[in-house]
Amino acid sequence: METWMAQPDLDEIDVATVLQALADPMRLRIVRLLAEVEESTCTALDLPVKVSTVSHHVNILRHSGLVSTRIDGTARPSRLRRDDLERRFPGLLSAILTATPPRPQR
Amino acid sequence: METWMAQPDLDEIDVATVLQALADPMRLRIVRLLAEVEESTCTALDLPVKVSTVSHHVNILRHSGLVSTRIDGTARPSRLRRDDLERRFPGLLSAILTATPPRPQR
DNA sequence: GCTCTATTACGATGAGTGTCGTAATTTCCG
DNA sequence: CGGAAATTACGACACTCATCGTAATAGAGC
Repeated sequence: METWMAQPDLDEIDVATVLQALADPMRLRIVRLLAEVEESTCTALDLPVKVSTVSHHVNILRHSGLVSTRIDGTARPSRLRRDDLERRFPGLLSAILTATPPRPQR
Repeated sequence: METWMAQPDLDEIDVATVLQALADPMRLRIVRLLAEVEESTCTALDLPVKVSTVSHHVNILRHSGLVSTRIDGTARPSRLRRDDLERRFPGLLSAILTATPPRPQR
């Protein structure tokens, strides 16, 4: 049986909180990574910050409602709540994930 | 003839910068207000912070590409760049503006 | 020119938070 | 049982930034 960590229900998710979570560059990077690999743990994500920091960010992402985390032994693999987010804020997450990089000014 | 303040071109707008701009509660509130009134100056927006702070927030919103500001005498009325944003990040702004408030947990 | 108003520029300050290092906890496996 | 690995809890620190008060600037109208 699969056990999951606590997370907000669909209608508890606040768009302001989601935007605050996505505002940090490292967390936006994590979200983009999870969109590719479907599921990953904190250590498996190869990021230029310490694992304790990654864990901190993933916690914020989960509390905001962006990711859900499964309990698998000592591992805590997380995944994007794509369907949930699409139902709660239609078009929001997909717009961010498909966004084109900006043309550098000057 | 209408004069406008400097603002980023469409393809210069960065989604990360936009998300950072929208992450602040007061700025999100300003964006929601501008979505209703179509155009407003800093003083006309009735907000619980000093006008100098509102001006600061509107500057950030303009530099991020969210609003454009017209020069009209001493006044600087700003408006949401709805069409531009819709073309740059389809669905993003509308998803935020139409978002339902969260059901309070507990 | 003078005054009033709108806006911004500037410096200061206090709160928030991203990051780290370390320790503690938990689970897996030999 | 004992060690290794994954995660998190905790405290500390530096830096960002939202907010304010004040002053400076600029235009409108008398």
